[in-house]
Amino acid sequence: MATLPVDTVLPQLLQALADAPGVVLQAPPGSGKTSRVPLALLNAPFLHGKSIIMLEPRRLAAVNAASWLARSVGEPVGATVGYSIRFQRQVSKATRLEVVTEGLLTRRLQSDQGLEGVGVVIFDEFHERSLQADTALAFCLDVQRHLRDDLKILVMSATLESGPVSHLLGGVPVVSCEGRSYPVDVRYQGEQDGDIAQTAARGVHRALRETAGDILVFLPGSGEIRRCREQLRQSLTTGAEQVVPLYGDLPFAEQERAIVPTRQRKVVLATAIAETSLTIEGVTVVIDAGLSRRLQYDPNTGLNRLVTVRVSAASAIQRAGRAGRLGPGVCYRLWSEGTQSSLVPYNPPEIRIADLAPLALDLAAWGTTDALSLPWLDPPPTGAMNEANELLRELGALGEDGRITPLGGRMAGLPLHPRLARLVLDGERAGCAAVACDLAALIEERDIFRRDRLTVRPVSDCDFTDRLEAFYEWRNRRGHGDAILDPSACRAVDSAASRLRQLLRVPVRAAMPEHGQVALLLAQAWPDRIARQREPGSDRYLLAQGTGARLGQRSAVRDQPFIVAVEMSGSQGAEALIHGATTLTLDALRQKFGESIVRERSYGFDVGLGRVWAREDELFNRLVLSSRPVPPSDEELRATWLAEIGREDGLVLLLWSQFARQFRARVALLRRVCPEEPWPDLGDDWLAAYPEEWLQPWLAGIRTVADLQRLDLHAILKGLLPWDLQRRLDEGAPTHITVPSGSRIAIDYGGDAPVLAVKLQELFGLAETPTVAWGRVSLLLHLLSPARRPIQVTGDLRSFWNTTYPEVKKELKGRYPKHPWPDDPWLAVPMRGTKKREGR
DNA sequence: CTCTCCCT
Repeated sequence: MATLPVDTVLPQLLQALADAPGVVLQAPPGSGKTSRVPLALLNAPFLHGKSIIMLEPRRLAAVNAASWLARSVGEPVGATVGYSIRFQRQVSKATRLEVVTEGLLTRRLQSDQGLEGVGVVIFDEFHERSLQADTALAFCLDVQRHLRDDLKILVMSATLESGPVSHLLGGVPVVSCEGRSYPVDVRYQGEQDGDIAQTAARGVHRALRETAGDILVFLPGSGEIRRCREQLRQSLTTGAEQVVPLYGDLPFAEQERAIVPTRQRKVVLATAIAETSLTIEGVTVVIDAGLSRRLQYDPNTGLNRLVTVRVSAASAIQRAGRAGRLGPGVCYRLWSEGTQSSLVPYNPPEIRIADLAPLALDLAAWGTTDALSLPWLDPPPTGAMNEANELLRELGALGEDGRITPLGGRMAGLPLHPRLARLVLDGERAGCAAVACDLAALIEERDIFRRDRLTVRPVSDCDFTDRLEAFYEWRNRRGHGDAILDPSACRAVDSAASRLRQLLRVPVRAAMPEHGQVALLLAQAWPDRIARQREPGSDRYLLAQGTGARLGQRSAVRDQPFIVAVEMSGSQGAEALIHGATTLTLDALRQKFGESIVRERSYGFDVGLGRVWAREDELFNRLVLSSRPVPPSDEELRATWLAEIGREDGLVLLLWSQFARQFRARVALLRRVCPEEPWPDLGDDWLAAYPEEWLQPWLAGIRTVADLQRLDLHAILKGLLPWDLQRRLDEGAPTHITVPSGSRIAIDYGGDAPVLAVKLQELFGLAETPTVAWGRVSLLLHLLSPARRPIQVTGDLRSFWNTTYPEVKKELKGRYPKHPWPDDPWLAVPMRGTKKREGR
């Protein structure tokens, strides 16, 4: 066997692993680590005959590695070397080296915490930092610390800062070796404006001129690939080159076309799928647009968002390396050297940007309530973790104490996202397990409808019954697909569904279910996405979790009051978009979610109508299912009015009679001039600030402003004064005073000083200014003519008689001859009317 | 105006 770079470090690696609980092996692509290291370990003495598990990030890689390794020891797969991927296992009693995909190890650990009989766990391609690999590593380290101090952990990675991993494993040794690849000449194209697809097409022309060999172009997504292809179709007119697209959503047969060698010179327009997952024969030139697209979970909305970002330096290196597999290559980078130095070094680990519901369920099944108690290279972010745990509680997987429930335990046992696990178990309980399996597979696998072909879908009440129907049709005719179906996607769904049925021991295949059945299954798996239409006819919805969303144009659901928004995407700044939904009846919602539906009363003041309203709402989380007006209770009336009165200018709601105003002014006067007495504060500020102290008892049954204005405020305020103060009030601030003429005249307490407005003739014989408050306050006299015209304002009657009266008399005598104008008002008889009338 | 790539 030819020597590979990793061979030179194998002895060192074996020794290090014998001495330490783990090792980090740093080896770039082409070093041979995946093919050599596991074989070298098989006979390591420290293993004592125990077996080896090697993790691979992809199924294809796992199967390929297992068959290569089996061939190396001259055996068929499933003898000494075997593999396990989801729903597929090739092992026997003789198997000592099992290659597994990453998620499977976590699954196995859940049922066999001690990893019985396993001596080493190898993490291959750990630099990809998938959520499953990080989880598996955390669990393995937990096992090593508490159960199996003899378990060895070997982390292998191409590009990775080795320090932090080594530290996480307990300060273990790092072994490095060379890779083997040909030199790649990197040429920077410089910054370009405009459409990246167009820039890439120009790059293709340059590469065609400057190089030979097949060209691999990295673009962020299928849209850019389509546009770039269109550009090239117009500009490459000789037909000497073949341009082929390559991305994950293409049907398998079309992907093949991109991978197999051709006679013409080939230009492959690919997404990141060609970075690690697929290798294209014959490529010596790479054009890297420097962008990639990825899903990013937003814990604020609970939605994933597809974002386009600059590649990391590590990705750029990986992409360039694709040109150096056969011989020296060339890589054109469609950016500048300045930009290059500002690239982030690595892609963010998935655990930092992903939906963590699956992780949260794994942790709960592991018995961990605090994720941070496990060893992580990057701990799961708190926001996403809280969202995940909240969802698991809604799904019934976690109890209020945060611990896993029996239902959660069953969910964790299924190889599905927690929502789909719940869906399948609900289906089982409802007697439609087979439908549930089909539905789960349809949702989980790639869309069976060909995206590029589909323009209009039939209008129905559920996007998923459309899909189920199309899928069942395909299955019945053992179909080859058609204009709108992707057969490879259909096969993937069929296979996943049948494996799920096996797991649940459901023998029969399903027939087309009732719509209501599908809707209920979906509602229970997406309870947070149950949504209510904002208004009839609208495309806008409010979700039970409290956020808003709009129906996408391609959804078959239109104008329905209640839906479950199963497939949604967020986008920055804009309202979330619903891509796949189903209608839900209110009855079904009440029936299935009765425990979560609460009745809540609310009430308030309608300013326009001037009345207190109350209603009873039926609430499901943040959704109002129904609402009906009810008569406000006395308690609600009291609370509303007290709040309204307490507002700024709230007192104007009340009708203040003259009498009530005067009463408050009288009390205010005595409060001011007799501070030693307990006169209450009845000023605006106090009344508005403490309505509960004086108005509360009177508010029962008051529903409208009109009711409120019928309250006798004078009586209410008077009631605040104890009996003796009421008497003292009449004494100290009488409402009226009797003047010498015998008239009882009202005193106006509204101004700063109390005012007595009286005809001059009625005061004849009175020298002293009348007072109130037991002589402490003189009345301000507004002296009036017989026609009640103001003559003079004075606070000193005696001085008026002496000085001003003679002039007044002169002036008015002529105008009012029938009235008396004596020379000596001191002694004159006071009069209410004219001389004649008085004499009668 | 959906849609990078994976995985139990």
